[in-house]
Amino acid sequence: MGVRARLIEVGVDLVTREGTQSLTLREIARRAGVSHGAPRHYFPTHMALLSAIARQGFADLTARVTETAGEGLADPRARLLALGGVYLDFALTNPGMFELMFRHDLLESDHLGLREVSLPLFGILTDLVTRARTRPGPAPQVVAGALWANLHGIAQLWGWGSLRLATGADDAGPLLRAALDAHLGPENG
Amino acid sequence: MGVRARLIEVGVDLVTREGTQSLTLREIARRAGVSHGAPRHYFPTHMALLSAIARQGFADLTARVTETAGEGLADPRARLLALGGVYLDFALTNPGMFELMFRHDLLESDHLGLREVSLPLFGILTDLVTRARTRPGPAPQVVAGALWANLHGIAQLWGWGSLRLATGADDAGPLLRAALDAHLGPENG
DNA sequence: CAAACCCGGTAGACACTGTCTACTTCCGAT
DNA sequence: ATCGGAAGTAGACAGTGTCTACCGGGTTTG
Repeated sequence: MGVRARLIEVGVDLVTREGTQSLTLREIARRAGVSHGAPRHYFPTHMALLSAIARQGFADLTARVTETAGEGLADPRARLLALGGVYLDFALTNPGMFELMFRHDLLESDHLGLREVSLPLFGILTDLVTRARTRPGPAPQVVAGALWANLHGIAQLWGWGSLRLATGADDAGPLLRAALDAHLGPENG
Repeated sequence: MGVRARLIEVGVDLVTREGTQSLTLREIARRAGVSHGAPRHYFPTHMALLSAIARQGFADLTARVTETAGEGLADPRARLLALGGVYLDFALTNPGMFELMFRHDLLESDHLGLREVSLPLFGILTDLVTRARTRPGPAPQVVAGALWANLHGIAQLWGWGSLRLATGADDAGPLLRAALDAHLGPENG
């Protein structure tokens, strides 16, 4: 395996195990077994390396979500529930990677997992929402955007501890179901 | 004004103007006109100073929200719309402060804007939700939690650019309205 | 009244960071 | 066979957070 690939791999490993704090250029280089100057031959700057690591995270999340969204022929609502579960699970079991992925101060502003990852994911979401909702409402893109934001907010605030404290629940399931019911309409419409 | 207060003030100014990156201990000390060792007499560590600055941000947000939520006798739904607008406006016009407030890696884990700020805010939100919703549903705490998460997610993702790109809208108003309608039920219930 | 003490602050050392700049080494093309 | 550039090393540089030694004055204490 080339040095470039190993740098990314080490970074992914490091951020999932020890969080964003540990992602210093020199530490990644050390663990990859190269000098601190070597990464510069593959990534012009520290941010570029972090962006590559985050991109790997986006690819991982995308893979899990598309896999979940595409499997079987279950009704769209069930798929959305599974998709939301995957999103939350990713955020809560890999908090370091999740944080990195949305830390725009660490990432190149045009790196962007955005066009290559967010938009496809958003397309899947929009499609499922269109088919799953049981009452009329705003444009599907708006509903899908609001729902995605809801998922993301739950992941963020739950990881932060606020929601556990405020709602008294001990997992985020009820919040996820409440969000889906809210944005899609009653279950048996 | 004492040195301690000036350090916090300078920090608030700096983060709102130049973002979290600029909040180094030494830079804050420089702008406050003291040596880099001085802050240590008031804050045992850099994180403690940042926590104090974030606390100021929470106080500011709380003040705006409670002011908005309490004014006049308009119906609860209108207040919630105004409250959401304040939250989004705060996040989008002070992105640096908003980011700092939710960067748990920079803040002491028990600093916590949590008990002193989030919970009161959450109480207000729960109360308004209880009175504003037009259909039955989960416990008010759960609805309020999901709605707060939705607000927070919209603020986060909008600031990140994803939602503007995905929904095609050019402000977050439609998303806010969609979230409120979703969690509270149809407007004229 | 003098002496001890601590509070608020300075200045410098230390290890660490990201970036930059030589300096090697080595392989492939002319 | 030679040249050139890619890949990697090593060191310098400014900047960071923390730690320690030091200093000046009040206040308390003997």
